[in-house]
Amino acid sequence: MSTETPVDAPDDGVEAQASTESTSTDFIREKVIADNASGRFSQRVQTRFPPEPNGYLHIGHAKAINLNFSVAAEFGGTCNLRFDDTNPEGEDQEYIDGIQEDLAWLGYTPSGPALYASDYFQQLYDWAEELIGKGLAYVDDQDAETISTQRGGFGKPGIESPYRDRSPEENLGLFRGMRDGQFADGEKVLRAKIDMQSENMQLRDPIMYRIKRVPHHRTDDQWIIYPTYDWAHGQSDAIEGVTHSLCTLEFTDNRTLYDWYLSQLDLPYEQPEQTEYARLGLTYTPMSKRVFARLVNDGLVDGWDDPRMPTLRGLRRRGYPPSAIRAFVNKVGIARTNSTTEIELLESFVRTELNRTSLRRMAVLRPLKVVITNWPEGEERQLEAINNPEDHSAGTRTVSFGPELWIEQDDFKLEPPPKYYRLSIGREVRLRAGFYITATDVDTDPDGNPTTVYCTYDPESEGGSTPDGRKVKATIHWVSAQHAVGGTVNLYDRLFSDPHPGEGGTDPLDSVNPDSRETLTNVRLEAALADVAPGQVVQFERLGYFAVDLDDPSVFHRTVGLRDEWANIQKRQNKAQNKGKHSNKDSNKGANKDAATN
RNA sequence: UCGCGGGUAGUUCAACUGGCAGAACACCAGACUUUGAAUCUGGGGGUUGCAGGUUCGAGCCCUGCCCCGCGAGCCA
Repeated sequence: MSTETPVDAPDDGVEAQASTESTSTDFIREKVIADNASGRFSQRVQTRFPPEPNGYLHIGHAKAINLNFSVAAEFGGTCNLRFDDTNPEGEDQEYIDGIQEDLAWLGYTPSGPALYASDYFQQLYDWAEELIGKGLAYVDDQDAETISTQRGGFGKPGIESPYRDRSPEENLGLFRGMRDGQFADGEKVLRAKIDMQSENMQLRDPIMYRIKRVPHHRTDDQWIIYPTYDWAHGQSDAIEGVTHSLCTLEFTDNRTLYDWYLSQLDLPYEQPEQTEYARLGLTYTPMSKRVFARLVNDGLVDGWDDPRMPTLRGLRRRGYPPSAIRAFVNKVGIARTNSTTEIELLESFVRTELNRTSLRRMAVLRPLKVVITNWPEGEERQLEAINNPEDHSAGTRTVSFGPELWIEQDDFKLEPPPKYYRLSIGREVRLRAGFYITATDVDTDPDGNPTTVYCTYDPESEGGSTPDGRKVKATIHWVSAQHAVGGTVNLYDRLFSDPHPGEGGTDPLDSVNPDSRETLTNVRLEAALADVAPGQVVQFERLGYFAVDLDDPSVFHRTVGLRDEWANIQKRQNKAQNKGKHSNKDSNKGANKDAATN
């Protein structure tokens, strides 16, 4: 954690992006510019990030956070964190704390202390009485099912409640009774009196208050009636002085109601304006707190901070730099089009950032023993290795070299396939930061798998080149057997195998990838990897970026692999082979797949 | 069925508001290389959902259609 903390101050982050990233704008910023030009809101810009504290933040929230904070920063405005805590069921102080931690980690600082919709409960209540007094709200005695039925359907009119025309006096008495505990949970609700014939369902006498004898994490048992989202949100915005209330597309129909409530009240404030944009969609990634909660509760992952989770905490543990997440959501942009971004774009931002900043280290994940047969008896060498070729200020380190080494099993082949140019008998490769070695012999186990490779080294090749200037095709990583340290390395694959989990009404959990984590315990790490800070991300050369676990520094999580051309070559070779061998089978399979998806 | 929103390379977005349809990521090829990484260069890719109309000129304006998403919680 220590190394991950405030790399950059939030304002720097926002401003740096605003100036270095594309200068193109979006419809929301254009709207703000237009508002400022017309003098609306007196040139004031105030946004807010309003999560409900009933779960942890995920990458989708990062888009909302970036939007709200960036817009405020770009126009000299403010942006607060407001907890939309109007429904105590599922809400918890744990999430309030967690959300604030995650927000800070991402690199944003609210303009003031955290705000809470629950702080406005009294004001909201008073305003409700005001609406009742104006004959614009009434207490309904019917149950949820009846009210739902009477609401009608798309293209069908609704039916007015028989309690709709109670007098303001009666309504006031009943509403106070609701507040004072005279009725059971669900026995009565307060409804706005709008239009049961509206083709916008939100306007068919929406619920403003429901009775819930559930203790609230902040107000405890002070209230047993709680305002609904629609009744609370716009008024909370107005109380705080929000000008631009940004939310996602599914609230589009609610905007009319948002405006209606605000226009009925005698507010001493400017009326805020709601604008909707598309939420973030990511391939292979459901974006739903409900789904994440099931993953956690069903034990499919270790918790909300499991490195496979798209939660901010998960990504942090996984080693995703907050700056990469910010750059990503910034690049995705803001539009009203429902869209799903390829997760590769996110990973590309992670690689770009980590390539620049992470120290290089050598780690052998699937070890194969190498014996240098012509190494001078009893000698040991300290070699100098560059810490980061992208950043020379990162300096160098020494790595120990001796007669017995570990290399990656993948880096030696008994029978090298076409285009493979790593080690095999008779071939010479370079050891990274070390010597050239040539394989001369190999031991195998009864199954024919190599167990020890015997090599000779060229004493003149130290530093990576020889006086005769001969070239080697491959450079491989290695670790001295005498000096290697152990550890645990977690390799991760996508948590979901379907690019669009849950598509077509299926259960997203049906496509959970059972092999999303592979834990390797028989790894050999260079000695420097015993000295790392929790949360630090290093590059294991030729393999990928790996984050030191936040709690156990001997555990590494693969953040993301390096681009791997050899893997692509192999994939293409396999494909070509299969095509040649089973062309009929394959084309049938393809046709079926197409039919299934169409 | 009704209302609202949306449709521009594989993906996400641009296109100075009617003037030669671009970028990033992805993909392919080459160069370079002590990471098959990074970096650099180049390339393939589009009937701007479809059909009409207005205009010298339409991704943008008009008409009709098609497709996708959201909306009938006392969730947010």
